[in-house]
Amino acid sequence: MPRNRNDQTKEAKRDEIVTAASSLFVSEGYDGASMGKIAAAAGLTPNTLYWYFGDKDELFVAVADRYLDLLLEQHTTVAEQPLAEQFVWLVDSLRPVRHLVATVHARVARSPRIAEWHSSFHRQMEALFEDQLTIELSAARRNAEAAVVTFAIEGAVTHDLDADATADLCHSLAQRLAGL
Amino acid sequence: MPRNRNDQTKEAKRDEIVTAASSLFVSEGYDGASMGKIAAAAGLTPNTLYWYFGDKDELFVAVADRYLDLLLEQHTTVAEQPLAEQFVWLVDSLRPVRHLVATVHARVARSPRIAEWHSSFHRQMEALFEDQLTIELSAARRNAEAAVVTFAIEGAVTHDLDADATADLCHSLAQRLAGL
DNA sequence: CCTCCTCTTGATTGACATACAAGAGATATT
DNA sequence: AATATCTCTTGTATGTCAATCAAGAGGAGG
Repeated sequence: MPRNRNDQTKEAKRDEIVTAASSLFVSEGYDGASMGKIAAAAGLTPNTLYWYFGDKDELFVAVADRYLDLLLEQHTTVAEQPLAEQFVWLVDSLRPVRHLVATVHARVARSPRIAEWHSSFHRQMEALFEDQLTIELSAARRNAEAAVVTFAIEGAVTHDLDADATADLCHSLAQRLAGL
Repeated sequence: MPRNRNDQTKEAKRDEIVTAASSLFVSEGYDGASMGKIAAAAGLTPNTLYWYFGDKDELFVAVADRYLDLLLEQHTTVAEQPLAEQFVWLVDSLRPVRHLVATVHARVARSPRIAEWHSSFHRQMEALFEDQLTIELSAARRNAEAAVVTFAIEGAVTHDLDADATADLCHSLAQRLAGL
């Protein structure tokens, strides 16, 4: 079982790269974060990145995955609050990574990897909230309501809404679900 | 008043370029539609594009503007129909240009030109529907409802929903507005 | 005939994602 | 101990792209 040259497992090194890539993707966006910059931030040459990741999209997905895991983990801390508060929390959590959200939507047509991540993301988001819907609805209706909520939240994240407008939107969404 | 070399006004030539760029942006997306391809499609060298447009984003905005004008013009033909039908119409109209929508959101942070177009787009979309809201609401509440509708429609455009799901979503949005 | 003005092109630059082949260092095998 | 093999790293290179610049070509007006 050959270990890494520097007493470091491959996974650990991958994680380091993901950390460096993460802050660059978030601050500079997908195009602004070149493989060269990411490599420099990780103390490597650009080529080395391709040992750990097949291409830029695979690295991006690794970054997105880490954020998604973090999000799902942190959601447990607010899972008991009313839906409106959970929505506000979700928007606030995602807004710092709005560049990632926009990138996913922009590249979903070009990159199969990102397309796959995208549908997985939506699946997990729906799972987060679907059992909190106490009212009985037809499956079609349920999907429509879930889509409205999901898309409205994505919109709130990627567009410029101030705190008040965000809260209004989230409460409107929750009230809507309650009033069915 | 010196005319164009080929008996063609500058505006006319710009329009030809926008036409060529338009179909390429729609079919290949922003990254896929290189200035070289666009120039070739218009029967020009890439450099010539830069005589008519300052940069790629300016050309993109010209394309987006044309679609927006078309959309606003065609909306008059459905303006008398119930809101739900207008929403369905809007989603169906925008879905073919979903790449443009995604591009706008992805580049809004990098290009001031596109950022400006983006806010103008949302302003005009809201104007389309705001006077159809017969119920009295506070300004804040009104904005929240408008945001939900706008974002839900954008989401329906950029995500894969079949015709039934689209109709369900649009009717749900309209029903909610009616039931306030 | 000369001189602007409008448009077009060729040559070039610098950044980028990515491929390839060769190296370096540690481990495993003989 | 010598060699082979695996893991990782780097140098070099390729092709593509947006954008720039300087130089032309053609018509209009003086």
